[in-house]
Amino acid sequence: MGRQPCCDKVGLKKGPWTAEEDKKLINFILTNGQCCWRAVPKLAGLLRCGKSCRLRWTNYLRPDLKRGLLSDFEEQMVIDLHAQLGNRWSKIASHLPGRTDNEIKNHWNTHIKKKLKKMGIDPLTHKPLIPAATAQPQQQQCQQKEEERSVTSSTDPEMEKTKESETPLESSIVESKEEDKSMSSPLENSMEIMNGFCTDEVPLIQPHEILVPCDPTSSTSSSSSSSSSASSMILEDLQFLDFDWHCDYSNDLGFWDDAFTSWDLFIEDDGDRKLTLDPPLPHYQRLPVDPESRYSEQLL
DNA sequence: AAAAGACGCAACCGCAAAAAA
DNA sequence: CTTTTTTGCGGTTGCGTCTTT
Repeated sequence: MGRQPCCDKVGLKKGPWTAEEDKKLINFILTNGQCCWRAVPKLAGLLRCGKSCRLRWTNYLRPDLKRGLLSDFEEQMVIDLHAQLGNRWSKIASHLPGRTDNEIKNHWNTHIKKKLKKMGIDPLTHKPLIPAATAQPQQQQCQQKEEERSVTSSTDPEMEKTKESETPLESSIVESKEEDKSMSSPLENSMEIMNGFCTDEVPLIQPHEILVPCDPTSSTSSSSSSSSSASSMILEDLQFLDFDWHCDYSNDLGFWDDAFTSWDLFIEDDGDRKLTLDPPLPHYQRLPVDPESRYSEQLL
């Protein structure tokens, strides 16, 4: 017996979200918090399945999201974490405040992969690419398959498993399940990657030892570039002033505890418990957050 | 200036794990 | 313990935008 669909798909809307839908979803969650996603569309008056609502919220509407390109620091962290965790995008994302697994996955596939290849690093193993002339036939095949895969985007799950188990990352991936407390510094690792060493050869250092200069403007500088997307345009119209602010929100909305620390970066409380946004939500531009400190916090 | 191709990103799909009954 | 439901994840797709020819 097969699994039942997450919802009755008949009559449900698909595709890009409209401003109206976004509004309804935000309004609902701000009022009621994140409850059973299956029930959300019904209660919020949306013709979407719960899954779609959850995705929309977590990947786009969540207030604590950073928008815009990943900063160099974040990118380096992604590379590092990927070396340790593999394609565990959600795990990787959990170390990057305000970033979603989807965003990181996209960034990996569109930017970082190419970048690493250009640098002569295999994005899969994080080891130097073997020059074609000296490579063993089998290795050549592997490499070729990987290239084909990146072009066609088709994946054989079995092959993927086999391939993954061949990588030197396996041990570190297993270890990562124990949790990331013992994880070595991303910066340290990235330096090693640059030098052509695998990350599991890297000596561990403590999170508090991380000292990286970061440019606070870099993470937000290009956020306007995404404004051309339909979704961003949609959000231009959002009137957050419509949302009445409940005085006891902190008790009602459990999720709010986490989110609020970020919301307060771009939401002003003008005393009337109304939300004001500066700048308005569309591009989610936030005051710069020091990624370094938050990263360290998370590791601790 | 127009067409073709490449690129980037939001959203979808299916599977698996976790939780609930 | 088994079955059902819900949630989360990773891979993939579709389409709008940008770049190149």
